[in-house]
Amino acid sequence: MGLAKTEMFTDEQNKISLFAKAFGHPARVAILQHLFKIDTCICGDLVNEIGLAQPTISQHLKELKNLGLIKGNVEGTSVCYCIDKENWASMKDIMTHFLDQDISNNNCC
Amino acid sequence: MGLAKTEMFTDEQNKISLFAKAFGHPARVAILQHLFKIDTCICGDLVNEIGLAQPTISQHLKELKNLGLIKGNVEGTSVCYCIDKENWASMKDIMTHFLDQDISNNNCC
DNA sequence: ATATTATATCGTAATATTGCAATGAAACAA
DNA sequence: TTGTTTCATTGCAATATTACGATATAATAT
Repeated sequence: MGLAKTEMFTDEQNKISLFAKAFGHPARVAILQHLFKIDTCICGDLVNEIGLAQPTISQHLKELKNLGLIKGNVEGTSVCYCIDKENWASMKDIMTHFLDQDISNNNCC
Repeated sequence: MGLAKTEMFTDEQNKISLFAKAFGHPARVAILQHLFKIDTCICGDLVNEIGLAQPTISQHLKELKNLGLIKGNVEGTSVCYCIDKENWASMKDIMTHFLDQDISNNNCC
């Protein structure tokens, strides 16, 4: 089937998996890292930076934008992308809460 | 193609995306949360806890085990699963480093 | 030995993801 | 207007993921 039955999981579980899926491809990780690194809007040059064709990059950017992790501003013929700080922060809260779970004192394994 | 060209990305980027992919399905998120919650080995009852068929759960467990995030000990006819604390911690370091990136003072968007 | 229980594996169908050539659209330049 | 540049969209092929019935395996019980 290949279909995740979202209705059988909690909202939190579905949210976590949606964000995680966005980070589940190295190209999208690379795009986000680059956006953080240059610390400013980026107009173009992502295609040169990452070694994938322009339509492919465009598609990855669209996914990140749909999730709200980045935003794009049209600037003449080009589009400037950058991290959506607010949404990134709330995503980070959710993911950190998941990752920070800890086991105290079981020793059965 | 549907094939991630791992050779064009850094080790870190590939690692992050592999871990993220593991969290990219709500069933695996639910499995991990349950393992944390009960704070002990779990023998069975995962199939009852999550609403998926036994072969499906078994397949998800295998993926998590292959990544090293959980371990399974055979105990009679059943298998006891639990979080691999050490590997979870090092995964958490990598993911946290990625999520904690921050932009200081750009205001172009 | 035979049955039972718990889990893994195989095989396969349904669906999703990835990548890119070709093409479209929008802003600008000459 | 006619190009040029930049990015988005379409269409499609290749591959990956998900789900589960059927079956296998392995330990234990009777």
